[in-house]
Amino acid sequence: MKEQEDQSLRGRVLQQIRDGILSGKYATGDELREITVGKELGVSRTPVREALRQLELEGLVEIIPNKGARVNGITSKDVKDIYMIRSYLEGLAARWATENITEEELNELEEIVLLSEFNLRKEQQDQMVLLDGRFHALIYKASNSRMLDHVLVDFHRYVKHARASSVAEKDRAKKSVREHKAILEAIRDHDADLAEQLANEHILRVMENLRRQGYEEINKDNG
Amino acid sequence: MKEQEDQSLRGRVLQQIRDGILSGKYATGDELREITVGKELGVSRTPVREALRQLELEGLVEIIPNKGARVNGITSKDVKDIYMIRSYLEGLAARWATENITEEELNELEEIVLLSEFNLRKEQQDQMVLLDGRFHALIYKASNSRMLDHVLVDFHRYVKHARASSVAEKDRAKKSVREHKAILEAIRDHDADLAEQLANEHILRVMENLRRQGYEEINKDNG
DNA sequence: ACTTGTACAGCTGTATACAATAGTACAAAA
DNA sequence: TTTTGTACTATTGTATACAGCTGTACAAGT
Repeated sequence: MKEQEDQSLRGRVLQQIRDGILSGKYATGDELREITVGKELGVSRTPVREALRQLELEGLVEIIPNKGARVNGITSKDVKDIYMIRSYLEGLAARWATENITEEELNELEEIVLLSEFNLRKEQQDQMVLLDGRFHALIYKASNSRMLDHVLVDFHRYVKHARASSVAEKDRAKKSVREHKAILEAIRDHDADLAEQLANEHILRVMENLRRQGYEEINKDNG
Repeated sequence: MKEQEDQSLRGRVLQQIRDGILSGKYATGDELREITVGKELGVSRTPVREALRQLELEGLVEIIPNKGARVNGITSKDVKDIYMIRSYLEGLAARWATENITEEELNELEEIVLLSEFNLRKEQQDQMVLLDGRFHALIYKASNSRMLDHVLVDFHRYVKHARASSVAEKDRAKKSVREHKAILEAIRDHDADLAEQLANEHILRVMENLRRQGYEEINKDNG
């Protein structure tokens, strides 16, 4: 799916509008005209319409029939809720990953953690964000559940901006890698209960860190 | 959103295709041609395209660029996974509902439980399905979390067919109402821990019941 | 027989045309 | 002044036209 979002025109339009909303370029309450947005992106109404309809399903815009699309951005409460929901579901994902992970996936997970530790020293923050994303995405995949993967990927996308600011903090990044390592070890030891608990706590800690640094700022336009 | 699905042409098309997939009319692997589907429903390509793009986001179809839309039905494993995911999230929903429910919502919840007990005696099974749906939907809403509500409503829709067969079983329906009542009481008593635990167990029991009666049959076309 | 090239048919991707609807400005009447 | 009716404009809803891609059938060459 992600791949298609990159190559097709509609996919690019979807991503750009979504990013526009998540980054605050389009603020909550803004009305998105099909023609206007189309001109902005250099395309006609059709791809824009399709993208807006998809964003409606995601909840990022509200479509009022015969009227238009209204931006329904993400508030700071939404972000907080998502982290809490994720703390539950990442626990389940870690549990299922423990039960279903393949040798190959386990190796990849180890590689990611190693790379993270390496980058930690070099303070490559953008790399850290990427590796953090890959770690979680791989656990979702290893859970071997389309449904769980689907919902977690969606949520992950929503909090993309919040996430970037969290990992950027060096102190938090260090702890985060340590937590990832512990989760990895629990998975490798086939200790599903522990993996679930660790993953659960990991997200709660990220959330706590976000709260401390005041995630309101990130979404000041929407919240 | 639901309202708009009913009134707009695109919304109706979306619902019809989705129902077609969930009911097994369109089986996994089927290719949905825009023109063909359009003719079936008496509309042009445009609304069909928009609906298919939305279903892609839901994961019910896979869109292969320049090729078409392939049905990606729900397997029995998906249903099982959804119930497990829901058991986690309904617990959270009940917890948050306990903390945020309004007097009005509490009254409505009580009314639903009362009606359920009444219908139980009259053995009105379709009414029971409706009331069960309303009970859960109301808890989602009372949780006062857009995000949680959104994801749970989506999942609920996915397992619609499995749900109908579960509540249809009289014995299970009786127990289900009893469990709903217990959850309601925990919410009324502001006992969030208990509400969470009860809601969690409630879904697990529904799942267990589904397993016993062999939910494979319901999705024989897809699983 | 097998491979390769080519034309064709069918479908999607995108743009645009036309219809329907909703909001607005403004004038006429009370 | 307020209300109401009306015409107009802007925007969406739907259909369709056209371009581009993909897979296939079939023939030509090896």
